[in-house]
Amino acid sequence: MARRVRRPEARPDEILDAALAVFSETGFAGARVEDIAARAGLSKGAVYLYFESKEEMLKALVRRLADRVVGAAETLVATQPQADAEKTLRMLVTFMATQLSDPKVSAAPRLVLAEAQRFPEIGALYRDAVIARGRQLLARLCDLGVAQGTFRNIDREILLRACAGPLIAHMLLSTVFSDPAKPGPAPEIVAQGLTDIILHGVLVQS
Amino acid sequence: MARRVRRPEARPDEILDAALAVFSETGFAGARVEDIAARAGLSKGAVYLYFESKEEMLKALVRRLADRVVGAAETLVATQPQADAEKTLRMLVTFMATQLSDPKVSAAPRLVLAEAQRFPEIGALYRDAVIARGRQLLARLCDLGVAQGTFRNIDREILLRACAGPLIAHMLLSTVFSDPAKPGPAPEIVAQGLTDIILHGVLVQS
Amino acid sequence: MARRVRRPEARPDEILDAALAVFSETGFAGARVEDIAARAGLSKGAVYLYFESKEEMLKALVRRLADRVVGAAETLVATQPQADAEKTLRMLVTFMATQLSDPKVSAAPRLVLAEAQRFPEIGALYRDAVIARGRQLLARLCDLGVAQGTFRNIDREILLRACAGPLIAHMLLSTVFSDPAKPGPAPEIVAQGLTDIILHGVLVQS
Amino acid sequence: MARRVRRPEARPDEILDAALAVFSETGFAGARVEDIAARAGLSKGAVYLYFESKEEMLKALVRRLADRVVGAAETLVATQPQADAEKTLRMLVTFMATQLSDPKVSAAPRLVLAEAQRFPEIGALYRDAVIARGRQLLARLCDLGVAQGTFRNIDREILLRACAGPLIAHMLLSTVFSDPAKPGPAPEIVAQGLTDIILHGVLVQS
DNA sequence: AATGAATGAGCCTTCATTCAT
DNA sequence: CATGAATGAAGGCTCATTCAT
Repeated sequence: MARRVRRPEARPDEILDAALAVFSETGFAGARVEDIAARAGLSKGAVYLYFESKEEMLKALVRRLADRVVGAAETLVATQPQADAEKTLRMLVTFMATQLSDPKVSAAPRLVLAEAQRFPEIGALYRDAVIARGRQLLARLCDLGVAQGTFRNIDREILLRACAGPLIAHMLLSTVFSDPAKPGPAPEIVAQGLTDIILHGVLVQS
Repeated sequence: MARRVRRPEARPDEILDAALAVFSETGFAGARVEDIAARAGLSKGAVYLYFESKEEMLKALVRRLADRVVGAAETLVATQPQADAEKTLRMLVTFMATQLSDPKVSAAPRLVLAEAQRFPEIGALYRDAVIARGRQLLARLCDLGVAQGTFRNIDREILLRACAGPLIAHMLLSTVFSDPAKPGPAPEIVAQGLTDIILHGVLVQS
Repeated sequence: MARRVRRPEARPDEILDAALAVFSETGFAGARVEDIAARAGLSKGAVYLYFESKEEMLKALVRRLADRVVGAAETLVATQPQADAEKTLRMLVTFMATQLSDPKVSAAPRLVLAEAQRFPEIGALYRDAVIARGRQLLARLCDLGVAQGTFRNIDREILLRACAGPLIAHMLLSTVFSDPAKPGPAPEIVAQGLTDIILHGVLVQS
Repeated sequence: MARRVRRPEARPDEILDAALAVFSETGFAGARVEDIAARAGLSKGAVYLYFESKEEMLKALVRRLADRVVGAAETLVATQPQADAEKTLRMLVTFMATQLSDPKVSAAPRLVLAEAQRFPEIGALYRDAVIARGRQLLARLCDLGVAQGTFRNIDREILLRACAGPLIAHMLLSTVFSDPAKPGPAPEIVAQGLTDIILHGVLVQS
């Protein structure tokens, strides 16, 4: 309808949306620029007016992605009214588990997981722009919990693994390793169970 | 000229070793069969005497991998003399964390992570041959712990995420997302801290 | 540098011309797409903008050929002013003998002869698009001759063999089985002699 | 049973039999030495103990073939008791039509037709060893007929085309251009009709 | 800004031929 | 004689990128 309106400013983003979709389906190497262009409603050549190369698109994609998920998590924590570390952690994990259960949201992190090996630059970018911030977020949360006397003072590297790991595992089990025959548990159930373990452990409280 | 030696029995395994190395470096799509052949000490054509195609090599690689890590873990658990669920879980996580800290060992699972999207068959294979067995292993361990009165009766899907996730996270942080400037914590420290959290949680025991 | 000229409409035909030339020289299997492209003044890759594969080019070639020779023969017969079966047959055979004496014209049918075994689709195509029409043409001519009382009512399958066969034999003897030392008889002589035999037989009229 | 007996003298012929079969199915270029070897009951390498190359096998095949069909035709004519040119020609054409209707017999000439373009040596060989003899045979027959006053004195080049052509056409129509749905006329019918035309022409005798 | 024809490098795969046994 | 593992050259096809329009 209103498609006749030119909005070249939006083009790069449209292309990146298309790229993410295509990369997710076929991987970076298997993705054809022509397919990305087609999905973005452009010709193959036009893509090169906005991006130098296919690899540059991947990097731009990762750069753009950086703000999204962690940004949302940071906002969530920051806007938490009462500063209760336990509640906040529970909320954070639940939020992330729910988000990552959505294949559309998880497409970007999955892409990073898949391509970081091959493109160290991607790995470094993600490490600095996403992982470092996640580590910070958890560190502050931990500080708070410790100050409140509810959290043990856990090594931040380990805390990061303990909190992010189950979420990654859930994401992978929900997508690439999912069995179409038996769908996995609902995100809320997972989030609940996961926070229980992270907070209380698997042992019966003695 | 020292070529033309005949040791056909060992060839497939030699080729797969070379393939794993090359795939890990460049990814499946970026790997050249010629490089794999060279690394295995063969000519390009000879590879095709043992494998139908490059993709077939990838599948064979994943099949072979299946037995290795999980097999070792299963053996570890099975040969545990006294059946103490807590100790066994601690030992299992420690073993896995140590194993996955070795880039040579983790090369194969990382490859699977990278290629499972693009080759659903790989994902399915790994799910059935590795993940399902890991789930079984944990389920039995959980049964034991529950019977002994030390474990809470946790949903197995969640237990799987809670135990495997941190290990995956550790593997990723040690390799693709590692910062050459600051090396991560030693595997034993990680294993210790991780099991503490998995067993006791991050909360101060009330 | 004079490349990059655009005349896409003519391209498929140019490529097919080049393909016919190269196929004729080296056979289908021996022909390199790169050579065809070079002869058509294109790069290897450009050929694939117009044809899916080398085999597809061969099929397109045969399809295109279909209309040419038989079409000309049909036109010749159709535009024959007075409908005299004997004269028309004589003219038809003479026309075909002359045409098939030209290596450029005979290149296509020779290609079909050479490749029909290996590509049954080619054989079927030629049978339906060329041979069937030739059979029709002769059948109508025979009908006319019979109606005029000058032709015996001959089985059309046999008539086809009796008329087309000598032309094929002539084509083969003029090309693949030709002796460079002693060139064969001129097409007009052959056409004359051939029609004499087809019309009157080798026997002295009793 | 008696297969244990070694008969290396027979090997070349066995290989050529296998080669003819494989060449007929896939053409020379499409034939794999390994397939020929397998059909001959040998290993790939063993074939090279008997033939220098694949092309050499093709040439040997054509050389061997040369004697077969024409040899039989020559014998047929030579052993004809009463020297009646008309009867002999009729018998000759009938014999050839019947022979060439058998796909096994026609496999070799069809192979020559298909490959002569690509291998001029094959064309030359066939021309000298087969076609020349056929021309001779017909020439002598024609001489006889003329001497007996029954044959017109026809140019031998044209006679060759008039006699051999319909047989070739019949062979092609029976094999590569055959329609599986409607089988062609029986060889005897064809032979009869063909000789009628060759002898008497298509015209009603005036 | 956009197009899409064209390029050309690159790689998987096949297979005739060789050779150590 | 025979084997079959190994070689290596060759070619079809793809696709990121360029460029004339």
